[in-house]
Amino acid sequence: MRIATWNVNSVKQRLDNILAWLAERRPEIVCLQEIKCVDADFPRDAFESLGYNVAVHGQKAFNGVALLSKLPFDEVAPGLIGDSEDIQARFLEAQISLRDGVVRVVSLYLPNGNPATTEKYTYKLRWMDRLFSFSRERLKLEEPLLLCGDYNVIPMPADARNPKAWVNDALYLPPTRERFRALCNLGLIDAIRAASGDADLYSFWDYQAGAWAKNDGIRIDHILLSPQAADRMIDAGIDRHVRGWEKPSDHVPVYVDLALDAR
DNA sequence: ATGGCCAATATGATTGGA
Repeated sequence: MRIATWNVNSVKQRLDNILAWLAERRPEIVCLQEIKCVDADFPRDAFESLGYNVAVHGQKAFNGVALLSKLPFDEVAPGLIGDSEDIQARFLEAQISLRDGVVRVVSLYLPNGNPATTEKYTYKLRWMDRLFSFSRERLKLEEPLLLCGDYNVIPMPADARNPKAWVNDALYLPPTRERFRALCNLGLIDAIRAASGDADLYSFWDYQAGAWAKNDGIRIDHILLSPQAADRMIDAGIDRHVRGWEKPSDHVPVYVDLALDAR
């Protein structure tokens, strides 16, 4: 079973690219971020006609996450625990039944947090603390769990072509990386790092300054696996070639293949 | 010179992204 995540930077602008990539990779489950539309404007029909079930947690203009699944959803729940005042659409959780048990998948869009001297950064850090609490609870279920999305976190120097350029950035500051490590230390496994020791494993290249041409990338889109999922991992990878397509997102898809049987 | 872009919005300038 292939499960993927992709920050598409507007689902409407990216529909042709998304359909081309789905035909190429044929994932069973897809987590989308930055759909940048309300639920009613999501191009649901385009995905349903390919056999996907669709779940959307959108909002006007910014943010917005979604899930596509060839298997039906048992349950879908928008929103991250821990702040009932938070109205930003950044989190969507689903449970899906398999032949033997379930798989639980989250599509998440962690706040950017820049500039780091503002309340945007404190919101990011609080959001990470909430994600930690959520994960600690869900791990108690001892199920295959995948936390997939745009984390806006560069975990290590090796995850940036030019780490020195990011030292004052909300994606890389010590409190950000400390929280990402704390999350992993609950027992979650970074699928890409578990699958490959290659250098240059990036998932984002800025539109500006010729970043793609210079391979000036960062790895900020992650799939974290519970032990029950990691034990079933076959492979994981990053579809960097998609960044070279016409009218690309600034992020590319990240995927994992798990030995989990459909019903 | 440390910049160069892209998407959405009661839109032609501003905001947000990373």
